[in-house]
Amino acid sequence: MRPESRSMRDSILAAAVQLFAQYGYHAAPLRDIARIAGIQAASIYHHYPSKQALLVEIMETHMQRLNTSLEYILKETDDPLQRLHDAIANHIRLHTTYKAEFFIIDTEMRALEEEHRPYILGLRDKYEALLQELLLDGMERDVFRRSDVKIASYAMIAMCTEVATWFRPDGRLSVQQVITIYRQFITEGLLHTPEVVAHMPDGAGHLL
Amino acid sequence: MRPESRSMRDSILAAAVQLFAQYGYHAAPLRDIARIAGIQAASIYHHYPSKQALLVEIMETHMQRLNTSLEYILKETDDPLQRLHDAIANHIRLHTTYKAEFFIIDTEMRALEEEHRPYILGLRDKYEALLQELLLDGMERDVFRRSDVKIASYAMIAMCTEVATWFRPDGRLSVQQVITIYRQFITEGLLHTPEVVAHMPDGAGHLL
DNA sequence: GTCTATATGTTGATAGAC
DNA sequence: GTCTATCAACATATAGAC
Repeated sequence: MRPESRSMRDSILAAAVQLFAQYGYHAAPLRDIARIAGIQAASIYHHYPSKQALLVEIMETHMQRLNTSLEYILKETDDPLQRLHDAIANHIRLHTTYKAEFFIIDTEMRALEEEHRPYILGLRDKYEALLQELLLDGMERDVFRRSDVKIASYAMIAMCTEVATWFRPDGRLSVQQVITIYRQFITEGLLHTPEVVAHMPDGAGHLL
Repeated sequence: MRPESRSMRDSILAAAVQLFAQYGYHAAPLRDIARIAGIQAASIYHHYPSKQALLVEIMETHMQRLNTSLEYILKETDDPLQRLHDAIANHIRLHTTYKAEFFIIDTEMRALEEEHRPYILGLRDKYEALLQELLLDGMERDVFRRSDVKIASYAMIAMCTEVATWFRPDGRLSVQQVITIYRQFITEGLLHTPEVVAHMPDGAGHLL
């Protein structure tokens, strides 16, 4: 593919990302996507067969990016806590770097036509399975508390994904600060750790 | 308002809830909403001034329901941990009871026209402020670990809200079980708490 | 590769009879 | 309060010139 056509293909996709994230898939007219890309609406069909194809490509690319990176972490690292730390950092880094793309994945699943939904849902299920593998391994090796693996994975994914909704690069916290705060929340929770409380005159009764 | 008209008004709203949740606001045609309610599309305009009015009423009603219930908890309870437990249970109970309505609130904010968005966003901000008040009070009284209050509230809301996405009344877990699991995850995190492990002969992980 | 022109269908909303 | 009939606008997608 020649450079010029590749560049226009990317411009169209970038415009779609912007408008799908801003207004939603159905509320984003092809004409507006074309206008931002600098061409006429009809010209989009030289690069993509349909509006739906834009949505599928956005979701596919970034779900695969997420899966590939988590697979790499599981392959390269053995220690459960290190794996968890890396997985949290990886999830939040990708969701802040590709904020709009992951916001679309998070909110426009319903806009997928029946033909493509199973494939994209499969990629999402794959990510959940990888994270559940990480959590289960950590529980079996007594690093993590034994609890419901599915719920734990849902909770982690939900809280780390939502960062894409509110994070601003010029905001109060850096990506690294957000990662550090989420890591502590996920591993230790909101309460003081028991030994700290237990060493106090009273208050141990609040533990369980 | 007479019973018959009130009933049709409710039927229309119920149909809108179903289709907005299933297909999204923009992808749900008024004609389909009317068909489910058992009337013609034009007849909807006797009960509601616009499609947008349906969305606003759904969001307003349930955000107020959420706020009122959390305000009641803060008024009636003083102990920070009890307040947190009650807030988690309340959030999850409402999000499973009014699953479709809260799913709409969570995914269709972008579909609000400029005229109504500030009001609904204000209700959402109010809920966040109430939860942050609960968390800050608990930190100042040394029941909760001192951490970033805003992030903690975002994380809690995100994970408890997403229950509305996957929960099934006939699924593996009851609402009460889900509440119990989320409470432990939020208060204690994923890691073993050293103290508990130390005091138990073996298998502290078998607590549940 | 991009354009203009247009096909084809659907949408939210209105008018006015009953 | 509900209907039928219809409007005006907008959507995605296609045809064919350049």
